[in-house]
Order: sequence, then C-alpha cells, then structure tokens
Amino acid sequence: MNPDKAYYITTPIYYVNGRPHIGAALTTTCCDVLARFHRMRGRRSWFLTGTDEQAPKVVEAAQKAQIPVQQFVDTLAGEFQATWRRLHIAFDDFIRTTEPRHVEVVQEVFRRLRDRGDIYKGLYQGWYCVADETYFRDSDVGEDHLCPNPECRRPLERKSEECYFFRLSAYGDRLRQYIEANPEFLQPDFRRNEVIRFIESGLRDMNITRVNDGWGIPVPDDPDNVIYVWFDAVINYLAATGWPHAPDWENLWPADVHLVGKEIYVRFHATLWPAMLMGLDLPLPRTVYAHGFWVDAEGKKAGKRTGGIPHPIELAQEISDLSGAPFEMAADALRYLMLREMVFHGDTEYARESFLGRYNTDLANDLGNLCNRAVNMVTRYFDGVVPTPTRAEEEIVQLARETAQEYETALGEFRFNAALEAVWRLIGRMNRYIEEKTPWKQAKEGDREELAVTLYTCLEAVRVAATLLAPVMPAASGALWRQIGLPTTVDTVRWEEATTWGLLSPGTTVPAPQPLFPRILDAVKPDEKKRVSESKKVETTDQEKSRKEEGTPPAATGEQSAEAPVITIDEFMKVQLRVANVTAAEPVPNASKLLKLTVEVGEETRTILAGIAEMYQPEELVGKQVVVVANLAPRKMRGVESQGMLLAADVEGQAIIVQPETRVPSGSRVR
RNA sequence: GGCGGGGUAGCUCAGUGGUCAGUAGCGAACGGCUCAUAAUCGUUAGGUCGUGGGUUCGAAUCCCACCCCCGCUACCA
Repeated sequence: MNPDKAYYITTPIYYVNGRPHIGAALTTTCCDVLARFHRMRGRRSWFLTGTDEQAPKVVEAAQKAQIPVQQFVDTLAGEFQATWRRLHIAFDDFIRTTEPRHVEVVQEVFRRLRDRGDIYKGLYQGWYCVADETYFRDSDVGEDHLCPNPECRRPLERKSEECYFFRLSAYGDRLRQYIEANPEFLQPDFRRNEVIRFIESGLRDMNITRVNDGWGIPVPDDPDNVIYVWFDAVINYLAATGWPHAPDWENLWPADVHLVGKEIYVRFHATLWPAMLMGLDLPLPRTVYAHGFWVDAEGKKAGKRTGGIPHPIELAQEISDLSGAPFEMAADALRYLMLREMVFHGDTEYARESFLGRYNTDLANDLGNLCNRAVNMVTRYFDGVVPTPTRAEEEIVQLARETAQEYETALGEFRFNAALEAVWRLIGRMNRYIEEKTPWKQAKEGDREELAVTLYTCLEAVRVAATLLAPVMPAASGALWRQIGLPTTVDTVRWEEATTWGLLSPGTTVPAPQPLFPRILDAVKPDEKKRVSESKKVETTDQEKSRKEEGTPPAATGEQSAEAPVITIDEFMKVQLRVANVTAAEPVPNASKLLKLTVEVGEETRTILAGIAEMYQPEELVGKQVVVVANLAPRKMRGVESQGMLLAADVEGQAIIVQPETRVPSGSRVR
C-alpha cells in the first residue's frame, strides 16, 4: 500500500439552489468528525466537500432571482463555505463543478469511456422534467404532460434528441461480484442488499448528455451537447485528486469514504459511479455509506408537537440565544446533538424539545457541570493549583482506557451515537465518583491526600473526555482544556492523549471556573412563536435531485405555491367539465390507489379511473354525483382505459371528491 | 402491488435460542447530598417483547400466516 495515501473522505457536492440545510450539515459534520479523528491519530487526512453548479435547475433559480448565473453560483458557493466554517467544519478542499479542474476531468473521463465504447450515441425520445432533472418514458407520462412525480407535477418538455449513453448495462455482473467480494464497500448492510436487488432487476444504459443550452460541461468534440448532471457530479471526487496528470493523485484516490444520504445512494453512488470507475480501470472507493434523514413527527401519534426543521445556523443561534453560550459553543453543541440524536443508518425524528432537552442534560448538566464542579473545588481547596495525587484510581484509569477503545471502534463503524454514549458513560461515572468520594467532606476532615487524588482524577477524566470529544466539538474541547489549565488545542491534540493517563501536570494553575454550556432555563416550554408551522417530512441530506423546494435562498418555509399561469376564459372553456352519476365502482387489481368508476354523463356511459381508493370505499360512491373532465384524452392505467378525469380536492395528498351542491341533471356542464 | 426496514417499559431505543427481557437515556415519583450551571447521587417505575400458530428441553431472538407503521417504486389523466 502507498504509505503516503491519505485518509480521503467526501461529502456529496451540494446543489447551489438554496442555502445549506440541516441534512447537509449532518453529512458534512460527520465527515468532518471522521477527518478530524483520523488526523488526530496521526494519519494525513483529506476532507473534500463542494458544490454542484452545472445543473439546469441552477440556471432556473438564478433567473428567478434575476441574478446572472455565475454570480448566483458564486454567491451561494460562498454561503456554503461560510456556513461550514461557522460550524467548525475544516474541509481541506472545496470543489465547485464550474471550476476548470472539474470540467477538464469530466471531459477526460468522457473521452476515455467513449474511446473504449462505454459511451455511445443514441436517440432519446421522452419527456424531461427540468425541476427533477429526469427523463420519463412515454408510458410514464399522461396526456397532460405533467411530471409524473406526484410532488412535482410541473409541465414536461418533449425531447427527442440524439444524446450519449453510458453503457451501465454492461457492468451489472462485475458490480455484483465486486460488491459481494468486498463487504466493506457498501454500507450499511441492508443498503447493500437493496443495491444488489436493484442490479438484479437489470441495469439500463443511462442517458448522460442533453442539448447545450448555454450552461453545463460541453461534450468533447461535440459542443452542441452538455454532460448531464449526475455523470458530471460524481466525477468531482476524482477531479479533486488531480487525476490523471497530477503526480500525487494516488495519494488521495481511492477515497476511503463517500458519505451520502440514502436518496442518492443506490442509483448513483452504488452503481453508476462504481461502474464508471470500472470503465476507467480505477480502484473503487473503499466504503460508500448511506445515512438516513431527519423527519418530523408528521404521521406519528397525534398530539406530538414538533416544528419544522430549522437551518443549522439558525438552530445554533437559537441555542446560543436561549442558553447564553457563545455562538462557537452553540455550534459545537449542535454538532454534538446532531450526532448523538441521529440513528445514523435510519431515519430519525427531529424534535426541537429533544435537542434542547439534551443540550441541558448532556452538555450543561453532565459534562459542563462536571468540569465546573471539579475546577471549582480545585479553586476552593487548592487555590486553583492542580494537586499532586499520591496514587491513581485504577478503576477510573481503566474505564477511561476502555472508553477510548469503544469510541474508536464505534467511529470505525459510523456509529457516532455509540461513540458519544461511551464518552458519556465516563462522564456519568465521574459525577458518581464525586458523590462517592465526597471531596467536600475530605476537605472538611483535612484529608488532603485523598482529596488530591479525588480532584486530580476528576480533572484527568475531564481532560480525557475533552480529547475524545475534540473531533466532534473542537471549540468546546478547547474550552474544556483551557478550563483545566491546559494549552492543548484541536490543532495539536493527539489521540494518544486520550489513552494516556496522567498528562495533566500537578502545579498547573486553573482559571476561575465558568459554566461552559449554560443551562437553557425554559427549554421545556416550546417557544410558540419560534415554531414554524410546517408539514410533511423535511428531508435532510445532500444533493437532493428530488428536491421540491424552489431555488430561492430565503428561509421561506411556506407551501410552494406553484404559481399557476394566468389563462384566458377561452382557454378555460376548452375544458369540458360535466356532472356525472356514478353507477358502479370497483377496485382496480394491483392498484392500491385506483378505483374504476362507471359513470353516466348524460346519455353516455363511461369508465373513469380515479386515484381515490385510499379515501373512499367503492360502495359509498355509487349513486353519488361527481364532476368529470369530459373531453380529456383517454389513458390506460393498469390495463384499464380511463375515459375522463374525476375532480377532487387534493388535501395533503388525500383526494376529496367535488360534488354539485344539490342534485342536478346528469351531463350538466360545469363552468 | 413489488422491494426494503420496523413494531420491546410514558417517550427514544439496546438486545438474532437459554440465569426472572436492558447497568440504557429522557420523562415521572420518592429520598440523599451540597463541591457545582434549580446541579448531582440513590431507589422506584413491575412492560401480553404487534397478533395467531409452529419448530425446540427452551424464543423477543428461528419458521409460517396475519395486522399496523415507515422508505423506495408502480398505479392517483
């Protein structure tokens, strides 16, 4: 193995269509923690993050904001970097897909794969959704030519064009073999199974270019086309190493970890990207790990109150405001809280009360107060000078050593919460230790020798805890070290300091004790006005191709009013709405949402399919009057032709049918 | 419907055949202590381990069926 090979870890590159959100903050913080951890252990580590700026959606967002595209992406890329800095994220490199170094490598990859026949030109016909950046086959698109994604439903563009395909279909077998031979490659385990099943279902060649409309990376020797966003995006991991010309690119590649959210895992990071690398004859990343999302309590038991999920900086600011802690400490608190609350492999409910509550219990009460009471007693009983212990408390020394081991193991398995729990077991033990030793009695009884042992042990334990926590809370660890009189900083700290007992020198002077994490006094009561009335699931990861949000930066959390275009009365009158009587209704086989209705529209009998099975029983519909679109082109679904469309109100995804206020003749025109 | 994940103490979860299900965290109750940020420590909370079968000397843990929840996906024209 290359002895100069760095520990290379990446986040996905984030879309610059809005500000960073807490999901991106989670991914990025996790990477930062791992990078810091490995650095602390003496291995060179290299942490890459960046922004994805080549997408058509970016152009859209810029236009909407009425800002030149380049300026738009510059601003947002700057905002990402600023956000990460404020959250103490020490990335080593920040790649932007508009940078020449990225563009050149994308084109080089394209050339190489084309030369070996893995990229070929073909004809693509289909519907394209700009918002989702996805093509749909004819069979997926209805007569209205709206995006089939139920949460998008924007108008599609018809595209019939020559474009390039990546021969993904050729890599299924090799991928499977590789995945099965390398259990570390895809994690967690159950995700690996999903990938294998996805591959078994048959990989299709992927269309990877589109017509050049002035934004995007031109196809080499064919500048009328630009490279499609996914193909482009994943290459950033390689581009940042300097491949293929930089002499030391192999000191970075292959990546040790690609950490991504689960939504971009199966199709892109676990299949497309590895297949591309195979085509380039490059080694695959050692591990690709998918984590889950934050979700809110929507759909859970009624009465559970939660708000929306705020932006990370705002959340840190709120913690700072409520507690009185400086922003840097609050930012570290947020880092801790995210990692401690997250069940990393799965989805986790975000609850404001839970975050703030844990701030108090874990950080203020357990850790902060432990440090405070220890330092306070040193000040009170030893004039602020670290006493000389006559012996070591073997049990505590042993526990500290075990804690470090557990922490190390857990981080190696991406179990951030378990790593932190281990540290808190040490902290909890120390609070108990103080109760057992009752140093205030030792002081009163003049047992200076035992008192020295007790307090020194406490300070040492705080030192070890601070060291273990340094990757997670770099600023807070610094504050803890300062509080016990040490000059240690996150830049100089080494892992061995966590596994070596007794590094704090007796005679050291400690500063006057101060609460590091001041308690939040009214955390229990949710702050009503702060609560953003919100809905649904708040996604949280990385580069969400499926993101529904508009590309505007502000924290506007309201519903996306899909600003309908104004139409004329003539246009409206093209739509023939008529009252119909439902004469029969039955479920459609193999469809959970569809009902097949037989309706009479005047003299005419029609079959209409409606997606209302979740709200209505067939029998309760018979005899009802409904409103249908009578002149809609027929469309087959589940093998049944629907001759019209039933009108229904969309209430959070549930369909409520529209009826005349009193009974009217069947066939009556509605307008 | 297909594929995947899950249903364990009030809440969040550990726990993949065997001392009576967890030393778990939060919340709650009671008690102790006073160095400390109304902090901390102790005790308590007696939960049909979703339901019904089966395998086994023995299952929360294996098998089958069913119910419910979540994710991806197909179907709401």
